[in-house]
Parts: sequence; C-alpha cells; structure tokens
Amino acid sequence: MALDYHALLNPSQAAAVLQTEGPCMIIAGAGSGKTRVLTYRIAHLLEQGVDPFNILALTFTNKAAKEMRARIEKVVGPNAKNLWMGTFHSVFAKILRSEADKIGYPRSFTIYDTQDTKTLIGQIVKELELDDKLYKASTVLGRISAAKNKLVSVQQYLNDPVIKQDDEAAMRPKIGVLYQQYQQRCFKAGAMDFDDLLFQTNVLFRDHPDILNKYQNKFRFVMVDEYQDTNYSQYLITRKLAAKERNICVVGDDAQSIYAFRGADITNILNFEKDYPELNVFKLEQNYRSTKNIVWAANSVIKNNQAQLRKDVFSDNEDGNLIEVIKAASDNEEGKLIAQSIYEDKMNLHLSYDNFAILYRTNAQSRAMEESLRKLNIRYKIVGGLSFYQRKEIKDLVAYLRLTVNPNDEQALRRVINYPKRGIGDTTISKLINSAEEANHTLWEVVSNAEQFLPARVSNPVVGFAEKIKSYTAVAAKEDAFEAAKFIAKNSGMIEELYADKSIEGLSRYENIQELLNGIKEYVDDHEREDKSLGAFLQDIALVTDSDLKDAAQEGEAVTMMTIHSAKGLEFRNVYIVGMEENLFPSQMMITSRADLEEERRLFYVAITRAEKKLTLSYATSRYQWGNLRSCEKSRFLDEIDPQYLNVKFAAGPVVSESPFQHVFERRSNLIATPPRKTVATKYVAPADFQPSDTSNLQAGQRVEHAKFGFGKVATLEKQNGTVKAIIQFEEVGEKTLLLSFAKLRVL
DNA sequence: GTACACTAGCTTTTT
DNA sequence: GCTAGTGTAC
Repeated sequence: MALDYHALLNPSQAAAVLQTEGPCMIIAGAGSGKTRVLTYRIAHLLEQGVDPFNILALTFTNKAAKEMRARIEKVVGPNAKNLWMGTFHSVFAKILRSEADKIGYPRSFTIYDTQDTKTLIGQIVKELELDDKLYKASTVLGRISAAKNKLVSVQQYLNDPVIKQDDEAAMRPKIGVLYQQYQQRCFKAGAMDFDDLLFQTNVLFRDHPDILNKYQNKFRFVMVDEYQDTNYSQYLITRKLAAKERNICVVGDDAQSIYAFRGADITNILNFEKDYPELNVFKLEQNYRSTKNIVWAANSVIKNNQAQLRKDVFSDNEDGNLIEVIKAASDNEEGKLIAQSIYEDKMNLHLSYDNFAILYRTNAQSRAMEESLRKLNIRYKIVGGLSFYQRKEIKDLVAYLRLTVNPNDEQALRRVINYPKRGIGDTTISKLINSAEEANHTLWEVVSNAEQFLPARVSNPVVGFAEKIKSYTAVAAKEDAFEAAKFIAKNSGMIEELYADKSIEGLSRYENIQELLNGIKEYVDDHEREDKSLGAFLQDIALVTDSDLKDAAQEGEAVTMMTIHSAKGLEFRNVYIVGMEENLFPSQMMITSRADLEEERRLFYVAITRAEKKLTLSYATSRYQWGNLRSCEKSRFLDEIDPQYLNVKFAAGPVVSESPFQHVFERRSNLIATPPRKTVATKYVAPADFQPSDTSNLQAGQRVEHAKFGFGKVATLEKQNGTVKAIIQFEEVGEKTLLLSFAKLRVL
C-alpha cells in the first residue's frame, strides 16, 4: 500500500519527501509542517525498502524524538521501533557506551550533569587556591564548554595565543589550567560531561577510521532536525557520518535559532551548500498552524533582524482574533488576569485546559502564575524547572547507583561517602583526597584501601563503606536495575533515614524515592528493552529532562507552563506570553550586543508562532525579583509588532472588571486554600502607573513614594564617593537606607 | 564529628 | 525566595 504523498502534502512538502537520495536542506518556516515532512520522508524511505536500522534521525529534545517516532509508527507500524532516533546526546552516548574503551574511557562511564560539573570545577578552583569570585564555576564552565563545542582540546586551548589573550584580558589567565585539570579529573573518574559526549565522539571518529567506517555503513541515511541549533561539534559528527553516502537531510529555520548561547552556530545552516554543492533545497513557507494575524505579527517582529535567510511565511487560515496585550500592575495581578482569561475562554468556547499554554522567559516566573491558577482551581503542569532528578534525595540515591556501576565516579563518591552519617567527617575526607592526589590514585582506590592510608580508628567506617559499594557492584552484576536499586536503597540506610523523618518534606522525600524505584521497575518491565542493567538505566536518566517525564506522569487535562525554549516545536490553541518587560524579555544580559538581541528576538518569534488561534501578551509594571518589588517597563518587542494586529487592553488595574464569571472567581478564591506565602514586609502595592522620578535634586525633608515601601519622608542624605545614600522614614515599614542610584522613588 | 543557623549570591535559556 | 556553602556551638 503505497502512500500518495501528493494527496497528503503540498507540492514543496511532497518534493522534499520524495528527494531521498543525496544531500538535502529543508528550510521550514514556523508551523509549515516540518515534522509532517520528516515523518513521511522516513516512511517513504522504509517503503522503498530501506532497513530502519540504517536510518539515523537526530533531534534536540527527547520529546521531539519520541513524538516523531510515534507519528512514524502511526504511518508505518512497529517497524518504526528500529529506527535510530534520538537526541544528539543520547544517540552518541549509546555509541560511546559500546566504544568508549577505544578512547580510554570505561564503557560504564558516568555522565556528569551540570551540577556535578560545577561542583568539580569549584573543587579544583579551591585546590589551586584561585579566587572563586573571579573563577566562578559557571564562568569557567562556560569557557570550557564553548571550547569543547568548537572541538578545542586542552592542548590547543593552552597553546592558542588568541584564547590566551582573551582569558588574560578577562583577568582569568588560569582557565586553561582549570580546563586541563578538569578534563584530567573527569577522565580519572571515568566521567563525561554533556559536551564530552559529542567531543569524545569526534575523537573516536577521528582516531579510529575503522569505527567511523562502521557507523558510516550503518547510517546510510542521516536526518537532522532543528539544524540551525547545531554547534560545530555536532556539525562535524553529522558531516563525518554522511561523508560516504552523502544522504544527509537537514531541516531548520534560521529564524528559530535560539541556542547560540550553547554554541549553536547559525553558519552551519547558512554554509551547508558549501559542503554539498549538489544540494537540493526546499522551502516550506506556508504556515498551517496559525491565523493570519498571528503570522503577520510574527513576520513584523522578525523583520527587525538583519541576519536572516529570505523567506515569506504566509497563512491561508482565517484572519482570527487580534493579539491581545494585557497590562498589569504587578506580577500577581498579571497571573490573576491570565488565569481569569483562561477560565473565561475555556467556559465560553468549551475548550480543554490542554488548549492553553503559558510561556515565559525564565523559570522563576512560574511561581506567580502557579498561585493564580491554583486560586481558580485550574489544573496546570510545569515543564522543566527543577527536575525530578535534581532533587536532593534522588541525587543521593542516584549517586549510590552511579558509584555501584563506576566506583571511580568522584562526584558520586563524595556525595554519599558520609550519607547517611557513618562517622566519616570532613577531615577524614580531606585526608583521603590528599592521599589520592599524592599517590596519583583515584579517590576510590584510596577509599577502598583506606587502612593503608589512615589509622584504624578512622579508617574503619571508610573500609566499611567501600565494602558496601563492592557488594552493590556484585549485586548489580547479577540482577537487573530494579532489583539492584531496591537492594541499594535499603542497604545503604537511605530508606530508613528518610522513613524516620515524619515531617511533610521528609514524607515527600520518601515518596520520591519510591517513585524513582517505580520508575526503574517500569524501565525494567519494558519488554522491548534489551539492556536492563543498572548502567543502561543510569545512561538513560542522565539525558532525560523533566519535560520527558511529565507527559506520562500527568493525566487529565491541564494548562501547560514552560519557558519559551522548551516550547519550541510545540503548538497550542491559545498561547499566553507573559512578562513582556524590558530586562526580562529581552533579558538584560542579552541587550548588550546586536547579535544577542537578535537571538532574543528570534525567541520571541518562536513564542508567537506557537499559537494557533489566540495569542495574548502581557506585562506587569512591577514585579518581585529576589524577593523585592521592582518596577518594570514594557518590552521593546511589544512596540515592534505592527499595531494593526494588536488589541491593547489598558483597563487592567487592581479592580477586577465585571466578568460573567465574577462570582466564580470570588467564591473559588475564598474556598480553595492557598499555601501561605512567606509574608512580605508590607502590603503596599504601587499603582499601575508608578513612575520613578529624577532624584538627583532630592532634599532632606521631602515626601517620596517607593514602589515597595510606600510613602515616606527623607530624613538625611549622605554623599559617599559619587553615590548618594538616603535614609527615609516610611509610614508603614519604618526607616530604610536606600541608594538613590538604585531606589525607584517618586518625589511628591 | 555533628547539628543548626546564617549569609551570599543568584536567574537566562538546555543536553 | 531559594539553596549551597560557611560559621558556631555542642
């Protein structure tokens, strides 16, 4: 039963699907049916008799991979299971898991997450007695990560005069040394960080042509989704894999490139043609997702960017509603207005909560939204944020599991060597670390032979710990991941420890451990899974993000909340983009350079184009940040949308407009108990139109208004090398000392 | 060696 | 408003 692609697809889509041989680039505008094309393209390959084992499809998120697999399965049936499909990181982690020994790593290597990585960098900075303010783990990691993504090795880093100059100019000449130390420590611990998964794959392919050849023959057809987000390291892997057959198909949209901060290099898409002169290019410009107004508005935003490929995205859908703009006085009010809007639309239009998404720039913004939704009893799910696997108790148990599989895993060892408490204190641990350093052993080698390094009284608990781990390793070698983990959770004393804690948090920690064990059980019970070992499981979860879990876990309809980054590739009937404020979106860290601002604008473009029928943008004139109320200005991006597509609502204020659902709001908000929020110093809320005034001529004795503290009188002014401190007596909160350059004051 | 209290720094975004 | 890391008392 051959599929009739011309009936299923528009002409350019069909052309892209049918062009299976040779290099191929699909420039796909937002909502233009990109996934549809990829799905049918793979279906078509299978139909032509290509073995699914010979097809490699790379995506950026597990979610995208899973979704595509499901869609292909619908078209071609269970054969889809055998496709190689996954994120760059997961596919090459899998390959490394069988080849790592060729490049000196154990096959049971650990994957360090960002936290492990930062902790390790922090430890090295401390050991080298460098200033940890100057060498902040995140800064150092940023440099190392950027280097790895450009395939700059430690040696190259140390020898490169330009890099040297850069680091010296930034007053951080030791970054190269840190990179070196860090890499050594990871290697000794048998650990790779996220960037290593790609970097080491490149090393593997570079140094072992036979292995490269093996995978070139295996992956006769290579497909890459979201190609605009690839970095150099990823680019080179795909180029090498495709070098033989040249059957590479990349799909992307330069307007949706939002990962430059992670090393994504847009020139990969712009220069694709240079690598493959025989390239076939297909442009998908018709948007099937959104109304005309939404597409037009998105176009009017993106045309402010200079660097872009020519592309005319259009829609044949109805004009649709204008884009609503809501102005709120505070983040809480913003949440309230959004929640009400969702409730009204759901009731009036008989929609499911699944039709709604709230998108924001930073995860921190979710809290105000959550509270408002809870008050109206609206179910929601949050994608991303603090992941399940980042919880302390989960990390603790996972550390035991990691240690079981790879005892050299230094970060895991340090995490649990004295948890639960077994009398191994900081002094002992430092001694062990020093001994390891001196003898050039791994920490584990010293720990498991502690009696040789420490007096018996102190070494006994250490030896006992090592024996425990050894016994776990023995169990894990015989049993599947679930049996092993269950045994370890009990035997380590973790279960007992958490069970003893009867507080609410303790209970939830206990439950989380149960949930992790349930998750492992499910993993093991999957009949199609070949490798049920603990090692395989750990590999899997190291690359799983929260968004991948939640889908299965959440049943019932719910509003989706997430960052714009995680929303990429998704679509919703009604979309709310909240926090449209300067310094938030665009983020203040991004407005320094034109390139950064353009990336931010592309992010806004991505956000807008998630909406099918209705788009609402909102901003607040004041917002809590780090527990303080700060006043905000509306985002410049709002002004970039052609106003003919906007419906600006100025009405917002502390008083809620009369809505047909008013009674519901009132009743619900009284009925539903909301968790008590930590009290803020004052209930004072600045009016929506609060505008700070110029305070350069402020005099003692003047009456002022502060966005957070309310009304007050200036007691004294103190000049101190250029900055002016004001001591102000506020009516509600008493005396406060404020720096005039920062304080938002209105002179009355 | 442990338990608790306090403070500093922090928020971009993700594998 | 949080949390990881440090300091202080037992």
